[in-house]
Amino acid sequence: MRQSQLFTKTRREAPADETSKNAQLLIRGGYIHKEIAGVYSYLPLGLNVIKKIENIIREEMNAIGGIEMKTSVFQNKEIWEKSNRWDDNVVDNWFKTKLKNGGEVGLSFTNEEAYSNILKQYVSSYKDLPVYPYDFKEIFRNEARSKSGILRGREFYWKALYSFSKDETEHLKFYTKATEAYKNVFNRVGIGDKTYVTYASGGTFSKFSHEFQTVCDAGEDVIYFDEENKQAVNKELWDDPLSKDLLQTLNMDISLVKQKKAIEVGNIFTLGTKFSEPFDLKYKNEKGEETLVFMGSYGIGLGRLMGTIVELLSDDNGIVWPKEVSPFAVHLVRLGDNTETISFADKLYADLQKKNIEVLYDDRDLRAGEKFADSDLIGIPVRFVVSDKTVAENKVEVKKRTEGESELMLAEEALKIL
RNA sequence: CGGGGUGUAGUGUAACGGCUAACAUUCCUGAUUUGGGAUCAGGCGACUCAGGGUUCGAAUCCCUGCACCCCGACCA
Repeated sequence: MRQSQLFTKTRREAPADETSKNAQLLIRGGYIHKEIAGVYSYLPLGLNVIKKIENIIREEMNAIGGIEMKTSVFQNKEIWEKSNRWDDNVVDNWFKTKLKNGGEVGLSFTNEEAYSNILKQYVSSYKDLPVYPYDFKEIFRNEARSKSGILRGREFYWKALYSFSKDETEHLKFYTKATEAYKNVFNRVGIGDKTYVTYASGGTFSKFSHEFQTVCDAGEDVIYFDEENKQAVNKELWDDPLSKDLLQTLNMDISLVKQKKAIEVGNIFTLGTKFSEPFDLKYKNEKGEETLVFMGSYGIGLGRLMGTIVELLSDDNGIVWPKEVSPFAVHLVRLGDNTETISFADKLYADLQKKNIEVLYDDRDLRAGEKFADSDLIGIPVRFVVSDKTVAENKVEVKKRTEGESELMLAEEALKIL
């Protein structure tokens, strides 16, 4: 897109009411707009990043058998009463509202009930299982204290997948696959090296749940981790005297263990029959016996993930997006406004579009310094500069966001870099 | 929800209880510039979060509310 048509502008200074690095950089770059505490709108650039992340997650979920759908935001009170999670004394961060006829509805804060209830309509035989539906969705939680920019909001966008398996064995097979898929996601968005599969407290049906914790000072969790063996344990679990025996089964090398703050970018959980029981979600096995479905849940917060990437990958000049989540593949920056330069840049812009390469074209008549500062702040990984100087040699200047040096090359060569 | 802090042009800041609320930036006009947020000249833009009180006089002091930030609790 042409930058002259992008209505957002960069700012020199971050608003005084944002102290987190992610919010400061994202607001300065024109990625997000704060509505109220913990609630942000995603501007064109920000939406591009969310879409990139969404697609990576979608690909990885589909690869392990996930089926995308969309559950409603408004939730039926009766459904939630079945699992005893409607009562404000049980769940205190519901957003609830009233219908004209006086009935009450809630705004989803999670999805187990909706999925269990829907699947009950369709699952009746062992032939119907396993099944792995998921959705991307806005989630609402009336947090007592939202914080850290987009890391912990009252409204946020997440992916939630639920696994419905015949039994624990089948469940565990998928659970392992999901763990690998999650690792792929975090590797692809560029934070894999700092993200640990972390043991956390489980529930009735398993000793542990697993969190994907990314080591980062902005995090609100503390993990104990063994860098060598890529193992980690959440502090809550580590400190719990009841779990001492369990921890010994993990064969972590205590001498290598470090303690650091971390951001929970994803988690996976064995639910067992916790929800299939209240919803009477059963199937007939080969012998015709009624059997409870065995469930698991798998979540990733997309906004939080985007914020984590910014926290980790930025420098004094701005954001440094990894290739896979950058709002554009290349930032084409035109310097100067003489006719030859403009037509050279316009042609390059058209060529890039023809090749389906996503390009942000800075066609504004501004001074070089301002354009470079904007470009660094926005953080697209590759920059093409076209100016009178480069056009005289019929070349393009190519610079990576992570590198200080640039290189002059022919347009065809430059395209190959992307 | 407990504790602490802060609310002043779009943004960042200043202003002793006292003159027309100042400066920078953004934006608009013009000139000179044109490879790392240029320079000069001019201009627009604020009933100082809301409501009440003290005072001859309040952005400034007091009370109430609201909003935002931070620490803690919570995070099924």
